[in-house]
Amino acid sequence: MLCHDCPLRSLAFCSAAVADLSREDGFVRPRQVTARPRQTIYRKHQKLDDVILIREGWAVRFTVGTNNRRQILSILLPGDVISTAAIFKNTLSSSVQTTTAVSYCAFDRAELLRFIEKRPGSMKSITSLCVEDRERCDQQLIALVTRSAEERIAFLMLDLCERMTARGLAHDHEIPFPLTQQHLAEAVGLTQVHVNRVLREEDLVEISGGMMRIKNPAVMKSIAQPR
Amino acid sequence: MLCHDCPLRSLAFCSAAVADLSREDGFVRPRQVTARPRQTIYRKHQKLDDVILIREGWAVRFTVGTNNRRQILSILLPGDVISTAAIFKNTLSSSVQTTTAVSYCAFDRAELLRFIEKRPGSMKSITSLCVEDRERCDQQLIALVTRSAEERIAFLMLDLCERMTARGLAHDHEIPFPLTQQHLAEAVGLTQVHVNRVLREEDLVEISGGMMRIKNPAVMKSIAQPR
DNA sequence: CGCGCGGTTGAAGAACCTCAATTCGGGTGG
DNA sequence: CCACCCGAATTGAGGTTCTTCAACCGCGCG
Repeated sequence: MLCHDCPLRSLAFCSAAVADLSREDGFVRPRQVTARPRQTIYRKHQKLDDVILIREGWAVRFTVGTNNRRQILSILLPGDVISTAAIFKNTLSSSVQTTTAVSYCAFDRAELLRFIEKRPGSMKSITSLCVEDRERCDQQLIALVTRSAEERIAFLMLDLCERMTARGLAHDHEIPFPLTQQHLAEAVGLTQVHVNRVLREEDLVEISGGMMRIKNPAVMKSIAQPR
Repeated sequence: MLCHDCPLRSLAFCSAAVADLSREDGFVRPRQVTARPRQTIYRKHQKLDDVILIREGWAVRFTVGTNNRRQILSILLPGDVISTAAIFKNTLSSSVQTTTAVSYCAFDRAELLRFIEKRPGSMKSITSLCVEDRERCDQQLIALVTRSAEERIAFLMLDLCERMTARGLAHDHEIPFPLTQQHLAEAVGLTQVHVNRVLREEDLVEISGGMMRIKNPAVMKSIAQPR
């Protein structure tokens, strides 16, 4: 698939990297790669000369500490760059593992940066992307550090739902959902057992057949309350 | 005080913003401001046309959630930009309060960005600064979400000590220390009471007379273990 | 059919919180 | 110089939240 056919081309990163395709003044053509489910596609400290964008499928960015505990830092959906820091830096500080089968685009970083530097508008898009990502990280820290199990889980579910919806991949608070309870636990910093109990006791969400549905969006928002 | 006298001028942000002062091709001259101790100098959502750099004293960047709980997102030391996101964006997503008396520099953002865009080297310095900040945020999240009270506190203390030392403001694992146990608690996501108990029971650190000393740096590092 | 992964449930314990009372230290007014 | 005062630190008791360990269930797949 080429960029001008790609459903993601209006998203922040692509629109910056690809510029105006109707003109011929060049754009950064990515390599296209696919990966199987549950495959570790990049490892912490790995050198990486490309900027990676998820095109289809889900993946997680994570680290595993000396206590052998894994923390999922972000859940990567179609349209996400696996690490905004990696746009400017050639080594990863976290690992990436696919959840489902994934296809992704690899943009040559040097070429991309050259392309962007010439275009103030593109640079602005990219810095905005980085700023949003930075602020999301603060929000996530606040949610995971100051809030209860129920609130953390609500925060995560709502975030996933909103991001999928924004990309046109879901409607009516129902999204495809390939994550296990273990994934959820590692994302919100709890044990799988406790995640299970909370999901069961508070009846906020229905997970079945590879789909997740938020039962009462209004209640959900009031529990997750971002601000 | 002018930039060419400033002890901070070799730090990442200043060296990028101020460029080579021996030449006369201009640099961004900051306004100089001072604030009293325990003063809230910026509030969340406030519009802000300057990029702020702490020159002297300590401050904290924080938010207070709907549960009325305050989370300190970063402890700002001399040489720190209060928010790297605010280099590119004109509204703050967190508040800033001084701890001690503080003097800081305010660089006009528009002027700064114009200056930087002309200089690839400066832009590189600034993006590096943002990348480091982004990765620090991930590290902080991991520390606060996956680790015990003792480990979180060790992580914070060691981080402060290393940052102060890197700026030439401390030696021998002993630093000026204006924070209360309440500050520590809000930074690591615990209660003041629990921070007190941990400080007392594990005897890692000596705090007295406005100074903090790490008793056994090797042990401290093994507890805080960054990776 | 059996195997294995993911989900479910129970019981006991560890880590941390809440509330509340007391002490400490350093600054201030008499 | 001393008595007082106030914010910060300290300590205790009891409760809540989450973890740990362990067993079991259910379902899809070879």
